[in-house]
Amino acid sequence: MELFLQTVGSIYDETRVKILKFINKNGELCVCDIENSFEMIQSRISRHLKILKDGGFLKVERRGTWAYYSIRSPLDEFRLSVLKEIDLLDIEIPKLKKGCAL
Amino acid sequence: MELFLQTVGSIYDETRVKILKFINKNGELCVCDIENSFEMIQSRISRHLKILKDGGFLKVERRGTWAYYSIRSPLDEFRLSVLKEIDLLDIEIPKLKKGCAL
DNA sequence: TTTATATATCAATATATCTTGATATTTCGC
DNA sequence: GCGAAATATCAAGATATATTGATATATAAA
Repeated sequence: MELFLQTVGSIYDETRVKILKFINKNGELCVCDIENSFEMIQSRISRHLKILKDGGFLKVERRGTWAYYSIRSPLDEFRLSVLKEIDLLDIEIPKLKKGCAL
Repeated sequence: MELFLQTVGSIYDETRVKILKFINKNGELCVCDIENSFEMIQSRISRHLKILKDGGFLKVERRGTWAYYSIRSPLDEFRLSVLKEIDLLDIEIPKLKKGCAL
C-alpha cells in the first residue's frame, strides 16, 4: 500500500506531471536543463525529480557534476499506463532550453 | 490536467484505495454497509465515496433512502489499470458486514 | 404531519505537502 | 587546496486535505 501511495502521490502534482511528460518527450535531461526550461528555482525542480524517482518513474545517473534524469526502464504495466495517460493529456509543456553554464 | 489530478487525487488515500478495492470485490454496496464493514463514521465514508465518484471510479444510484455505490462502467483504460493495480495490492480489506437497520 | 433511518454537507482542527530562500554536498579545474 | 558550478537538503511559512462532530436533507412509515 505504502509503495502504491508513493507512486500515486508522485504524480499528484501539476508540476511533476509536466516534468514527467517533458522528460518522456525529450529523453535524458540534467537538472539545470529542466530548471531552465520550466523557469523554476533549482530546489523546487530537484525536489520534484526526487519524488518522481522515488515514485519509480525516473532514474538518475550522475556524470561529473551533472545529474541526468530519464524515464526508468523497464517500467511495470501500471506506471506505463500512467505515462501513456500523461502523454495523452492536452497540456502545455515548455520548450527545451539547455541551461547549464558549462 | 485538472481532471487527471482529480482522478489521481481520488486514489491518493489509503482509505479510498481500500474502499475501491472493497467495492470492486463485493459489487454494489450502500453507504451503511461500507460504514459498518470499515467501522468508520458515516461522514467519513460518505466523503470518500463522493471523492471516488468525482474521480470517475464510482457511480451512485439512489433507491429509497439508500445510496448504492458501484464501479462505474465502462471505465476508460487508465482507470481500469488503476483498478487492476489496486486489485493486485496485498492489503487487508474488511469482511462485508451489512449495516443498514432496515 | 411526525418520527426514524440513511446520506450529505459544513465548520473546526489536525496533518501533510508545496514553495522559497538559505545552506550543505559534490565534482571539476586552476 | 581553493573557488565555481551543479545538485541536494533543510527550515519556515503557505496551502491543501483528512478527520471528527454537528447539522442539514431526503425518504419512508406510522
